[in-house]
Parts: sequence; C-alpha cells; structure tokens
Amino acid sequence: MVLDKNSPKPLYAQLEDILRTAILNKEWEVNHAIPSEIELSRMYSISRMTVRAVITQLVNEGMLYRVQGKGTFVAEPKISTKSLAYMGVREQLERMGYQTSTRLVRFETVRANAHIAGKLGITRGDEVVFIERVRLVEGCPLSLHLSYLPKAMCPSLTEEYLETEQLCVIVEKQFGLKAAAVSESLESVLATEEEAELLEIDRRFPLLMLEDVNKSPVGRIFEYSKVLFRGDKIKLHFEYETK
Amino acid sequence: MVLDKNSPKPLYAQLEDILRTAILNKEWEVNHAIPSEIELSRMYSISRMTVRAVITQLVNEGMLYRVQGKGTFVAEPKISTKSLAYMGVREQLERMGYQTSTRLVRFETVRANAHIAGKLGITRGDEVVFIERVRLVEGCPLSLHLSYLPKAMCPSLTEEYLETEQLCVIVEKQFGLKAAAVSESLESVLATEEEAELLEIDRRFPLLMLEDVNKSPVGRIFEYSKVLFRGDKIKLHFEYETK
DNA sequence: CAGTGGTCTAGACCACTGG
DNA sequence: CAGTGGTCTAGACCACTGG
Repeated sequence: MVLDKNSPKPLYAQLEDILRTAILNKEWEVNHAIPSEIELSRMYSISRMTVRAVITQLVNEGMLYRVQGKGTFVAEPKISTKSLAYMGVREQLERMGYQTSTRLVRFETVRANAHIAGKLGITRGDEVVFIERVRLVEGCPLSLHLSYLPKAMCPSLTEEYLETEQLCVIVEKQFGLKAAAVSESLESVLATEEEAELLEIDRRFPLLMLEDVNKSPVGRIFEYSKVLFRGDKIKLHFEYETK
Repeated sequence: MVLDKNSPKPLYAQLEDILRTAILNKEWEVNHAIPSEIELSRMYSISRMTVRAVITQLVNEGMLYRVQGKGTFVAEPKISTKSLAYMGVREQLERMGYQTSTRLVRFETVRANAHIAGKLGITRGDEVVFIERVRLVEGCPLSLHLSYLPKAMCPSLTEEYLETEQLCVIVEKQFGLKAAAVSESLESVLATEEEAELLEIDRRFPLLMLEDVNKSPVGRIFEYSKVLFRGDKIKLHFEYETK
C-alpha cells in the first residue's frame, strides 16, 4: 500500500501499474466503483492531483470511466482496436459462444528466401522459424496463419503451447518480445491450391489476407505473419466514436 | 490574448480551442516550437498546470510533441486512423502522385427495401437518396461507392459537387450532418455482374467490401454506404505504435 | 448534507538541452 | 548558466449525486 518515493520510477507510474494490475485481475467488478480520488491519495500518501493524472490516463485508455458526483468505475473490458491482428477474432467468436481450436500444421526451421528476408529485415539464407496453423470454429477451418520468426531471436521456441496459446503471448513470455510497433496490411486475394486444401474450400475462393510485421521496442523485427481468412466466414467489424 | 474567467467554458477548454485553431491554421510551422509552458501561462494569466493539461491533451491527440529540456513542437499532420472509410485512400493515392477522379453513375431517390431500411433504421418504403459513384485512379476504376441517405435528412441534396467533393464534406456543410459514431465492417466478396462491369473486371473477381454506417451526435443514422475495392489494386495499410 | 469528480492555483524541485 | 519540460504538492472552490 506504499509507493517508493525514492524510486526512479515516478509515483504516478507506480500507481498506474497498481491500478492497471488490479483492474486486469478483476479485483473490482465491472461497473463498480474503485476507491475515490481522495481515498486513493490517502491510501498511497500522494496528492489528489497525482491520483487524478493516473486515473485520467486509465480513462483515456478505456479501462475506467468517471461520473461526476458519483465516482470512478471499472469499464467493460473492450477489445483493443489497436491492432487488427490481435483484435481478438478469437475472443469475439468465443464471446458469441463458438468453440474455437487451433491445429498446428507445420513447425520447422527453414532458410529465409528473399521475400521473407525482406519482411524480417534479415539476410537471405538466415534461419527462420516457420509456423503454419489453421484456426477452426466448431471444427470448420476459418483461417490459415503463416508465421515467420528469426531463429536468432527465439532460439528455443518449440511446438509446445502453439495449439493452445497465442503466438504473441508465447514469444513475449519466453523471449520478452513485445510488439512496440505494428505494421499491417489487408487485401483481398484468391486461394492457392494448397491454401484451399487446408481451409477446405475451392481453389480461387476469395480470402481476406492480413499481413503483420511486429517490431520490438529496440526496432528489431521479430515476427512476420500472414493470416488468410475465409472471405465468406469473416467480417471484420469496427466501431468508433468520433469527437 | 485573454481568457474569460467567468465563462461557463473552463479555461483549459478555451486554451485548447485557441491552440488547436492556431495549429490547424499553421500559425506555427511543423516541427517548430510553440511558446513554452511558462510563457503560455503568463500570456493567458493561468497556472502552468492548466497549460500542461491542455498540452498533454493535444500531445495525446498527436498534434504536438514534447522534448524535455527543449520545448513543445508542432507534429506532422497525420492521416487519421479513426475511420477506415475516410482514412484517406484518396489522400494517400494523391500523395503518391496518382491522379484520381470520381464518376457519378447514378443519383436518384428510391424507396428503401428491407435491407436498406434496416441499415438506416427507417421504415421500408421510406424515401432514400441513392448515390452510385466509381472512383478512378489514372483513369482506371479502383472502387465502387454505393451510398444511401434518408431523404428526410438531406431533402435538398443535388448531384452538384458529388464528383468533386467527398460526400461526408457535402452533407456536413449542407445539412450539418457529422458522424459522431461510425460502425464499419470489412469483408472479402466476389464481384457481381453489374459491379464487374462498372469496375471493368471479370465477374467473380475478388473485392474488398467496406460497409459504413454513420450516426449523427443525436444518434440518428444518416448514411449507409458500401465501398467495393478491386482486390488486386487496393491494400489497406495500418501502422501503430503500442506502448 | 457528506461525498464525489471537475477545475484551478502557486508554488517546489528535478532532469535535461544548449550555449 | 538560463530555459525547457517532468513530477508533485496542498490546498481552494465548484457542480453534481443521493440520501
């Protein structure tokens, strides 16, 4: 319950971590009030202005909302719209009550060709971990995921967890690789023979192709992935409020 | 140079308007410093903390950036990533040096069928303005835009400007309709006979379909539109920084 | 009414940039 | 060194909610 006033980490950042963790761990229920600004300032022996700055930040992020005269409340968890790839197709489907599963098709170390080397910013011939997975909904293939990671950045990556965990979660946990910058593109393409087979569709079926390049905070590319969605099964949906 | 301390509009909001307007009017050059926080607090006779709150807001919006020890600077104007539809496909193309044009195919008042009525939240049979346009790049069709607006909300809309101005600009100017909430979806589809003809492609060509529903601040839907992009010509691109 | 968030002040000391 | 943004305080008074 005490912040470290001598830490190089500012008080607001310490409190921000505490509140963020508490919210993610569901220590307060959704739509229930968190302690008032005055209470928090007493609890942590800091000024109310500092508490407010932290809460404002979390409100901007959509984790909390304020109601004047009443208090500050935990917001409904929202699907992040930051990245299309990790926007949570799975979460959305599962929320809708669908059963999803992942099938690992291939996991191997290969040599980068010119295209992959270009995407990953490495040299042609360098070792690359190649992962091919099919995501199924109610047993029916929805998307095909092709991921390429420089072997040098994830030397000990194994097949384990690839069917149960998200790749981004695995590489963050095991290698500390977290996307600081994401570059994505989306286009409409026709299925190739091999893709059609894995997705159990006809050749020349329309697919939505999402390409993803993830950069670490130090600017190194650690993942290039290509996701092919069945055009008839997927509809990406976005909602915004503008002001 | 003076804020109204008795206005119901808070000081920070007044200063925010002033700075935002100055930036948009290019009163300071891009990447040049704006007055320091201390200077601004003296100029407007308000405390530095209030100035900081305003600047923080504009930094969050991406209009300014700060460098410790040096100052606060005007950021490069960015294409808004708020809406995919108005994300500026045209601006991006023109920046790349392409010549774009718009061809009005149809402009008529029709009766809403069940599908359109559902999208617009009106009654089947209500009058709807239907606009069909083709966007061309260097004379070659890139996308087909089908827009539906309730006649009651834009009674005097005419064909004028539809080939030179963006629809959202026209309806905002003429009818004060500004999107406060946008709902979009994106999917991959195959061209129908008629679409193929207008886009000068083969039938069953893959298209990227973007659907858009725009709501006014009072919650009324004033536009439903469907944009069909040639799958081989368009690649939507997104860049993010995450923190 | 007590309690909440909303706005605002007038300071303080810090780390950093550039001359 | 003077000037910048970064962090933080201890207050003040306000508008609003609910009992």
